Amino acid sequence: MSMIFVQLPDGSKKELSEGSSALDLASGIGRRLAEAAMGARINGAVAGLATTLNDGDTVEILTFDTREGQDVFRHSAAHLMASAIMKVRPNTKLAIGPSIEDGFYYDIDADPPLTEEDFPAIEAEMAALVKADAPFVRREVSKAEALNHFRAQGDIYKVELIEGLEDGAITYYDNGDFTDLCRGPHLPSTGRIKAFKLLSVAGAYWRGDEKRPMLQRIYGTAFPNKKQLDEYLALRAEAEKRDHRRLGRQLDLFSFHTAGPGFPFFHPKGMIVLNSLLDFWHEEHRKRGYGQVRTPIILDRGLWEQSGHWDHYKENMYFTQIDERDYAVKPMNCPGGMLIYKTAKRSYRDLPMRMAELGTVHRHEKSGVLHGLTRVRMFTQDDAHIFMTPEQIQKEVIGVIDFVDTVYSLFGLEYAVELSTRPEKSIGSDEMWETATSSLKSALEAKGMAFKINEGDGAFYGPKIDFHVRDSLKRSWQCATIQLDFAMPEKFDLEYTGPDGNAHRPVMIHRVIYGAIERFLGILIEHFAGAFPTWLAPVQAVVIPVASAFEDYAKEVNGALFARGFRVEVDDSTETMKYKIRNAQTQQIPYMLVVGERERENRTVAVRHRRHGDLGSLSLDTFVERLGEEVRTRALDTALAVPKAE
RNA sequence: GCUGGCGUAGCUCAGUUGGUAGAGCAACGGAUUUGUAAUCCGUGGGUCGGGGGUUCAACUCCCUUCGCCAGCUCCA
Repeated sequence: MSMIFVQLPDGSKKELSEGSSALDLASGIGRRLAEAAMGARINGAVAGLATTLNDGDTVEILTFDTREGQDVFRHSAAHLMASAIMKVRPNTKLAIGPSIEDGFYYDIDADPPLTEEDFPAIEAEMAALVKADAPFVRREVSKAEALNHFRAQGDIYKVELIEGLEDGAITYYDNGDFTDLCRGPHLPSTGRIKAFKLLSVAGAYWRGDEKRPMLQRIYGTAFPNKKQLDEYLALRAEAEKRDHRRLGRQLDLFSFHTAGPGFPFFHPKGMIVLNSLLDFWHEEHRKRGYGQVRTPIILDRGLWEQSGHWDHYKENMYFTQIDERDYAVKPMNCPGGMLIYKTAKRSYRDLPMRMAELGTVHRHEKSGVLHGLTRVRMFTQDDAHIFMTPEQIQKEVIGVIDFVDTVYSLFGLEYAVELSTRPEKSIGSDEMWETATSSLKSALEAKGMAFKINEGDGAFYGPKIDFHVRDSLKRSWQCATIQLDFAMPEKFDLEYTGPDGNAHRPVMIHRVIYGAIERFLGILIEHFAGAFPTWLAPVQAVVIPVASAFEDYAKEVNGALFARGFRVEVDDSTETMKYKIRNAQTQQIPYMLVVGERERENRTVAVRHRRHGDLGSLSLDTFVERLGEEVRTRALDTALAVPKAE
């Protein structure tokens, strides 16, 4: 008597009747069962089965609603694509083809290289394979057999992969006449991949190693039905529209010029946003007991040798020579902070000593990595160095974590946390690293914060906690970082006098909250799709007279708002009111104040909000008061009453 | 830096097999004086990223260089 269980997505198990082959389960029973158990139709595929099952096995039914289910689905789609590529280009060598968030890719070595022009042919072949509905069949092979097979095909990549595998643990998945080395699991058959699209092709190093050959990576995505695929594609198109590089031009915030690749130029409107961010930053630092310092951009070579940057960071630094003396342009602010610390004899009573610095740094990034404001060669870090006793570490780290959370919450930004440990190129002893790493870890645990460990990704002088925020195209960017450093105080021989009257070595934290203000601005532009909260908006309100006869009153309204410190403009161009409104909308100006006969009579303004539309008339005084409230509280939405949508 | 792609007016883009460039928006001028997302008419604007080559002739082909885009490697 066979006993096979199906584990449903809700965690419960259901026994299946005898005689169901795994394939049957997968292709038919699985979905039906799952639907019955959940009391609803599953909008998607059932995935993830092995082809041979033993008594007592549990079969997990994955739906497309789960990440695991999507992985199986997309991974099967990757096989489907590889199969189609082999039909279109029989002499292609295959490397690996995993699923990724929202899709999949396959790394291939095609000669001549595939281009997007080949996509239609490949997609047509894929469609034919979907129609054929060939099952994915798992089978185990010996290492020798696998090696022979792929050597015969001349696929050096698969051969290398197999060489790294243990004999006895090698499985193939057959699908029609296509066979691929794979751990699985897969969909029962190709017929389920109803909707797919190849998206792009780009280069990728074999095994992620820049010293190895570059392969072609074909990106694609797949969904259980066309509707979901179309929705996804529409979302992508929408995301592209909020690309900060595009909005930066449209909103006249910043520009780039060939005269300085990677060096951003901020326009007046961009500076308003930036300065508003910094006003907030200053307030918060004052509250949290930080002092502020400023240190030079270029400093003597000897200092960089002492700090270790000369040995560990030289390839990213700019240099200059003045009066036959070597200088480096600072890529980080810490050495300057060290020198300030050393200007006096410090006591334990002075600690923790928190010194913030809006430090402009230059880093010679490789040309291919530049990306709008999010990856530049000159940027300003909202840096701070906290000097403290070892006993103060936890409290200070927690303080910074809270700080980051407060700031990000204000913008409604979600973030992911990572703990990065000791890299290969590093300074300091094993114990230092051990203590520093566990201090950061325990602070995160004390905060009950979920985090991922990123082995070997720390700074050369210490481990760090990184906060990652995503851009509109789901690319993740590191913003805030908290780095614990025992090494730099050692190198600079920092000391403080303890209660015992003896000299002790302080520990330091390097931290940024926004990260780089340029990058943070880039992310905010995308996060808000250009519609900054009023406190950040370059223009907070525009007064629009319905006709030139009302320009006087419009100017009066403008003057009243200006006097209260608001950023306001009058649109007195000879265009129509509709045109001016449209203009203000495209510029994402929060408030449009329409004034005509009625408003002039009653000393009111007709308020239109960029998102909520017409909010009706308000007395000028009331509007000023509410706007003030909205700006003062740095609110995300309007402080005015918004009629409820039906 | 690597692989691939792309550089045409301020912006978004057309430009057929090589025969010295067009549109919409923007700008400017004029008319219009308008009640919640584009009023109408007109004008100016480009050594087609730079340099070199092939050709009677190059925006179109080739080389080179710079920049941009996607991804990889690297990073705030």
